[in-house]
Amino acid sequence: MMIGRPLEFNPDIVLESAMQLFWRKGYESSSLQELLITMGLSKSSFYQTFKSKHALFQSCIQHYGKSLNNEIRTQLKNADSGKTFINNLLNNVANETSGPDARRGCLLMNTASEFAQTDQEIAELVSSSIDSITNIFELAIQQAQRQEEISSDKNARTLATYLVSNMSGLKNMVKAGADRETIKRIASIVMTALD
Amino acid sequence: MMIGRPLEFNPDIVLESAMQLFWRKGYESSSLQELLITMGLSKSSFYQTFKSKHALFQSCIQHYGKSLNNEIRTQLKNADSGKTFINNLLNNVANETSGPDARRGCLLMNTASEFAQTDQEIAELVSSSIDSITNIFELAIQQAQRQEEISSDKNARTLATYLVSNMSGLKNMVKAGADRETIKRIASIVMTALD
DNA sequence: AAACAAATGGACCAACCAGTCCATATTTAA
DNA sequence: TTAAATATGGACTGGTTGGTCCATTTGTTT
Repeated sequence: MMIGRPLEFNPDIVLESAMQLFWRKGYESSSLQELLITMGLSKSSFYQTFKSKHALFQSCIQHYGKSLNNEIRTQLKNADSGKTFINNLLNNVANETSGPDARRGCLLMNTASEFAQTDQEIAELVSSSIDSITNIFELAIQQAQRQEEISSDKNARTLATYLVSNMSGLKNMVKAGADRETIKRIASIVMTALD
Repeated sequence: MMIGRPLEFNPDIVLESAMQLFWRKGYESSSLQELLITMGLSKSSFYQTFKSKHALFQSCIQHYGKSLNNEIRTQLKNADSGKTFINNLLNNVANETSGPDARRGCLLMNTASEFAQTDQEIAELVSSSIDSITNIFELAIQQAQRQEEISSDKNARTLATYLVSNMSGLKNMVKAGADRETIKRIASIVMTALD
């Protein structure tokens, strides 16, 4: 058994809420003060548990990567076919044009855009997370090729990176102010490259 | 003639250098101190001429939009065909993976990503600039359709926004660490959607 | 009861932030 | 010479930044 007073908060839950803030506002614009409020921690408890703002951010990136990975894997598992999985993923970006969580983009790509290039550790976390997402896309495409929805002549890995690039592009278009219909129209063009 | 001591600096040139800094580091991360150094101005002269950091940024966005517009228009004019123009534009992103100006992305999209959604004035500048870039892409596609490089069945405006989305996506991939070859492979897939 | 671990709040830090003000000097045209 | 416009540097503001330190309290297990 553990000795001493137990933690009053769930580290995973407060990490999740910190991640939400970083996702909405980016790293620099999320001040320590805001983090403490959204996490519901005193400054003392914060530093005791998470060491620093930068270390917390790294944990958030990893947490985001794992969550996204699980979510997408589940969606692929539940999809009727590889192609409908991809189609749904692209078209769901259209739903991010409104609502409380609108125009947040993807935390990984946001981070790459904000300062990944200037921080080696962050860059590695980001690119390895993106890599594992690409792997799932590759699996989906291979599945679609087995189902003869996509020609087996095409390189699955290349198509997968093409999809990652387009997910990033679509989410950036949303951030730039594109509406639902525009996103859906682009998504349908994206799909034609898979024929 | 003008009365009084003339300006010792060229406003366009110092605006250009400020733009370069914002392009590399974003708005928040570019401190006033850094701006003054790169622009070669004293704090007093700066505020007399540019009013505020925020006003300067707006000017930079407009300057960037105009420059990009001119550059792309010239490229389209000098291109052999609409399709080679588009192909070159996509493939040139591969050159941004190395060199002194590597991984800067596009200032308009960077701004959209950083805080366009939280600033109405900036949001309008960004989206109107993107819109005029989309117009050029549309012209290129219409030209390609006249040259029978692209089927006239396809909607030129939709293809144009598809290309904007992909330019954004490719540049984001570069920021995330993608190499030359990956970018070129994606670009070739992007082109297949135009067939 | 003793030992241990966590919670808390406040004092404090140096550095930086954008921005204002001012007095003075310099350059130009009238 | 005078008036107008710019240049300059420094003093200064109030606020924020991430981060440290500490003394005290609270809760849990042995």
